[in-house]
Amino acid sequence: MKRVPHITLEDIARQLDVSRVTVSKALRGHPDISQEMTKRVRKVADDLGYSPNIIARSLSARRSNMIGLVVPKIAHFFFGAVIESVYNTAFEHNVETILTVSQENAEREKKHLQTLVSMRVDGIIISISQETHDLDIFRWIRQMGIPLLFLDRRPDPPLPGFSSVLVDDRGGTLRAIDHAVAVGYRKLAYIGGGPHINIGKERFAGFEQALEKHGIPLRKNWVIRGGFGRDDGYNGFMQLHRSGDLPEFIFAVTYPVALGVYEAAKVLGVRIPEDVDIMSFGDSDVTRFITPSLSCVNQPTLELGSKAVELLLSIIANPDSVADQHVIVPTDLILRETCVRERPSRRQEAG
Amino acid sequence: MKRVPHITLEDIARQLDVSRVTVSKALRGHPDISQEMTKRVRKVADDLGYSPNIIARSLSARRSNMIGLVVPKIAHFFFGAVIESVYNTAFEHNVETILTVSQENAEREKKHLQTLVSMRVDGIIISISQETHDLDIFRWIRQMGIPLLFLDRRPDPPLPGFSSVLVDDRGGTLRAIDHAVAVGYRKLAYIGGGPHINIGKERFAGFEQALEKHGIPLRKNWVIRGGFGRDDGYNGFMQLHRSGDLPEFIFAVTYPVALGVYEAAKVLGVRIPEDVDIMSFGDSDVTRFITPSLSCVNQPTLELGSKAVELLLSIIANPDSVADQHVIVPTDLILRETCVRERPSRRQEAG
DNA sequence: TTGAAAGCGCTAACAA
DNA sequence: TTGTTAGCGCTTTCAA
Repeated sequence: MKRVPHITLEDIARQLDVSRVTVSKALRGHPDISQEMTKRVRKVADDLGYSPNIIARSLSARRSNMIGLVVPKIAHFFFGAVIESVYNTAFEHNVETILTVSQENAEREKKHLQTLVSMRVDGIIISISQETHDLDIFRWIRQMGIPLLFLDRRPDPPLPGFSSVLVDDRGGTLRAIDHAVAVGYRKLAYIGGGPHINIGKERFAGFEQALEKHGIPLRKNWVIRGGFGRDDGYNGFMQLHRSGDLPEFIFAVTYPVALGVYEAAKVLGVRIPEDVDIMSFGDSDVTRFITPSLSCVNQPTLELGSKAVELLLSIIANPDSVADQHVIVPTDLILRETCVRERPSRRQEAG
Repeated sequence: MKRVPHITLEDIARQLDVSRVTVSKALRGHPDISQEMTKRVRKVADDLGYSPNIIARSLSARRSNMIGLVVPKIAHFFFGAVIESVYNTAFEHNVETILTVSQENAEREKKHLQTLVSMRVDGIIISISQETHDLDIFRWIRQMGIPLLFLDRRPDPPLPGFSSVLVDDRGGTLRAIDHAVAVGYRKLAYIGGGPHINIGKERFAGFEQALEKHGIPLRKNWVIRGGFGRDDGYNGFMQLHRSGDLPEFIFAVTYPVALGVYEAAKVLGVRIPEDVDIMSFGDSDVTRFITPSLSCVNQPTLELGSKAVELLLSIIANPDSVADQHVIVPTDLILRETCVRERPSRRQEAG
């Protein structure tokens, strides 16, 4: 493969006998340059197969037109959809998205953040890993003057100096439990991750609040605080089952947790929804196709991604806006074959 | 937010009263510099919170340590897994991956490729969109001297001058059909995308080859060539059903196509696997959880990603290697609740 | 073992 | 309307 040196502004300029600056301006449609000249420059650029070197442009302009995106996972319905939305929105604004994946690993997350800073992205959107505890890196980034905002997952308690775009975790859970109670359940369990991250804290808070509202006492052994993955659901249900005292209904903090519950239930011969009913926070394509299809709290991924990009770009454009902004996006309830009134067999027995 | 100018080599150099070059070398662990000095430089860099500007580095070094990745979709099990593997492998090699998503749109794909060239990535890995017909962009990229390789999906006929990492589409399909025949089926249908892309052509070729091998004539109205998505499966099955002549078994070119078939079957009251049995090319998490769980040809995503990155890096390191390389990764059969011997109810009737 | 000089390709400020 | 000058922050010779 012959290594043809790339065409540069210089090459185009020489061919037209003008200066690089003229070419640079013409190519960017700068009003300084005449229609006539602009057209000629564009023509030559095309003919030569010119491709602007955005590395050089970034260095010179001190602005990369790139934003960084850090997510914990990629092969996950929610994050897949959010990433897509971020990409699409950024694309519309002529901004490139640099995606990095932490794999729920705090060390790796930190490394990625350093890389993004090194790449001089104009801003960063992050959904932190389950394990992120050390927050110094965020302070360092703030000190570097790079806008960063949290999307969906952020440290709890929140870090001052950072905006965020969040899901209404508490309200969504509250509505789900309201529904479960309306269906007739009184023995409610919760399986989900810890409180050092907002989604763990808020979703559980919604659960607690709902119980209180309905005058249902919280049973400690029906609250399993693990992580947010399938294993956690599986193990959580096993633990619930071992205790010999199964609840009527389980709220799973994420859909992978719910899938883990399905798996464990199958292994144990416990029927869903007849023996134990279930809902989850978070939709996916699996939940639609599984039997019984899973009712859940749906997070508006499209809106999350676009809001995040737009907020970030506005902060980039105006870095001196004083106050942190916190956008909270509402959820909706998707009812499928679990947790529905219309299958009241056991409910009648239970009274 | 105060805009603190980033720390540069110059700042570190001044503080130590040495030159930028010394600092640059020390930071990169260049053997020119003494242990002692290296240590001192590193210390100051740390204290100052130095973050190397890789934009500047790339410009100067004429090498970005970035590779571009172009995929048609991201919220798709196969691509999600492949992306993850590419990222992980690149990460191990200290290479950053720039992901772009074409959304199965040829225009967008072209734009992304131009952007990647503009970013001066060291190489590109691409899985082309269903609609990619104009191949000039690839020739242009080759002319620019940027190594590009096709992963899983490539134009058919193949473009000379490009290496590829592919799945054994033909062999995998062949084995699947062998299995279906062994289970007892003779009335076999195929639903899948067109032949201008290798996965469409090769998988169908495997289907044809299998039929021929078993002396089963190919029935034109049992071959539906549409696209690769859920809609195509849905519509395909509807079409099959309308013809009033249902096959015993359907081979779906991808798992979304299979899901579409499930949906259509449900709508029509056709039972899977009792009335029509099915397998697909490509696994996913949905196929495991759906009822009945779907038997399929599994593509080794991990291996695909890592092989692709490694091959690309080797081409980058040695751009003058003459011959195109084509790695073909084998598949395996995953048997679940569809297309199994152990549910022979209808088979016995059918003789 | 260290440093001076030159340049990567581009843009912004200021002249002409 | 076009061009000149001066970098952006870094690396790569090559000389000291």
